[in-house]
Amino acid sequence: MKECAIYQSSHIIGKKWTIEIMLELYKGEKKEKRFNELKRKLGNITPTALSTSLGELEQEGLIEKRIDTTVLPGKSEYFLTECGEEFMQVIWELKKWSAKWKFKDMGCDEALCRGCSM
Amino acid sequence: MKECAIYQSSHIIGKKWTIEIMLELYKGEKKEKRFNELKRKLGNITPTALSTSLGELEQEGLIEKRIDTTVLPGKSEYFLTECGEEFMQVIWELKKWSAKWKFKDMGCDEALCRGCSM
DNA sequence: CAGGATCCAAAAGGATACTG
DNA sequence: CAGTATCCTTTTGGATCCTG
Repeated sequence: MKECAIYQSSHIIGKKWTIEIMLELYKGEKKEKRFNELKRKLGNITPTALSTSLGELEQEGLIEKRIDTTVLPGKSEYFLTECGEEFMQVIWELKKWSAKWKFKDMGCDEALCRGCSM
Repeated sequence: MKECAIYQSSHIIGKKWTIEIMLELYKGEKKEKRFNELKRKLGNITPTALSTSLGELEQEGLIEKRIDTTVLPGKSEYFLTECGEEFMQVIWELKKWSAKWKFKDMGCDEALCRGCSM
């Protein structure tokens, strides 16, 4: 049972900051986001926590980092990979379930999307 | 963002034992499973861990416990609620994603279902 | 049989300060 | 700007033993 595909991935979604970072990277027109931009948006995440989490997500292949070394100080940019984009399906499914069972089908703007504009 | 439905539920799926217990309860004809039956199937889970996890899942409404007090020692039985059954959709979605991106679409019997007979 | 109590080791999470 | 390094507190997980 432990060799089943699901055990390779279940730890990702439950990890602290994973969902928030993924949602943040998913949002908006501009796909690339900067380190401090994410930090600001995520409220009071410490740089350590953000750095760690971004590193893990990169390891898992969900996001990618691109560093522009032609400028100083070097700009780093993070964005979802295709793998990461498809991972959002899992998040939506969880969200759907949550809205139904935890919020009793309040409706999207009341429950699904309240405050996170999605 | 923190008020969004998804944050009420993301911790559940990532928790240790959640997926394994849910899969175990989902399997087979007989829906009700006993404490020691689960313990056996889950390998070397300690009674403490199993008890804790079952308690949390019950709190979340995913499973239910029924105790038959007419016999001694009292038989306890666990089974998925409707809410729990629907939660499986999230697990399948995660599994699908994992099979595709972590196992490169090996196919169900090779990746999705290897060892867990699902 | 179905757990509860206790104790311990390990890991996660956070605060603060510092650097190329 | 984009992180590291260090330290500390809290949480989690597991082992072992006990009981109605």
